[in-house]
Amino acid sequence: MSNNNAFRIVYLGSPQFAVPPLRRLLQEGYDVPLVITQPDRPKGRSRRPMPTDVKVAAEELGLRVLSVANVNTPEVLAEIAALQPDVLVVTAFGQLLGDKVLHIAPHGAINIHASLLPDYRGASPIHQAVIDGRERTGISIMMIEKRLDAGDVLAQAGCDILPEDNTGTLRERLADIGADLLPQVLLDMREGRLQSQVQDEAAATYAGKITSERELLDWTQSARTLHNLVRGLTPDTSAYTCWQDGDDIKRLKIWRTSLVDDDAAELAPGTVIKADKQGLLVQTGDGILRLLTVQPPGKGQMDAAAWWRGQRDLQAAGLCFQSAEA
RNA sequence: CGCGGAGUGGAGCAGCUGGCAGCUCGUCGGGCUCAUAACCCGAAGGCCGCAGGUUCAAGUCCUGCCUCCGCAA
Repeated sequence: MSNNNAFRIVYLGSPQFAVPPLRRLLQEGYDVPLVITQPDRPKGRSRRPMPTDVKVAAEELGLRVLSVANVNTPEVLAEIAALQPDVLVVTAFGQLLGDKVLHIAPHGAINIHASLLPDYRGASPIHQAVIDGRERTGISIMMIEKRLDAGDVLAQAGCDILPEDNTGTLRERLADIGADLLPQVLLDMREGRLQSQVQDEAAATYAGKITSERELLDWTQSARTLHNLVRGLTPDTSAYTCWQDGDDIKRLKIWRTSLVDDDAAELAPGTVIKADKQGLLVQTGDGILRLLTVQPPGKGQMDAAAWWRGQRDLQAAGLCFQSAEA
């Protein structure tokens, strides 16, 4: 590694996903005079403002951190420009960069994106890949341009999505892959032999933000579809279902499920067929879904079978989860 | 001080108007079985989150504290 410390990088990122690449930059000896992240936001039950993961990590590493609500303001632009960075590295930052920011450094700005572009441009590529039941995804590093995630691709690395993966486990691996991919791109950039590839616009797909209404399980869908949705939402939020209990509606979060071979039953979708050692069997529109880990309001996560044990009134009366909010 | 729920044997729960601490599982021992996650018999295991208060008597009522969690963002 020659004079990496002569190459100056301003790093922009916010959540945990952006931490491994930042650490890698420092390990490689790059000069990171400034880290920019989202402002502390009210978080958790106390509603106390909490710093982003990147802010915590950067401060630990002794880096200068700037928390801003908008990078495109003249003040922040001036701040960045004064450092004369060679390039901006952006990872899950959470703000769109305007033209001025994009051209502030001679090498522009590059982004680590968690999909094999042009697949899954947008806000939630990891979630969407799992929800769609994909078996493979990856990391792309590309130039940032005005259009979202549409810049020329500089490097890619694939990654299998395992059956037991959820968004959390997959994201951890992808973050490391992103960190591994970054040094070579920067090296090529410095030595002027960067290869870039234009994205195939016709093949582009998009992964929008996950909205809370998508978290409600629709039992008329197939067991496989529901299973993938549960995996895709965990652990950031979780899928949930409801049932009518007298006058009020009870909620139940669903954290972990598995597919069942047997699909003989022909009950109404959402019906709890029975409980076994491993969990609760629920009829879906196509096939049976086994609930493994659930969480009632005010309680912690627990085995579905354990939860069911405590619901003696429901056991007696039978239970059918609702597919829609009443 | 955003709203709200909860802390009871290893797990999940019940315990209403205060009066011997229960249920479904699990665990251990024994039995039945070719066999079993099935069935039968038996056993162990609880300072009922912590500290005060009211009472002849508190898991249960009152006060304070600690811890965990749901909603919301």
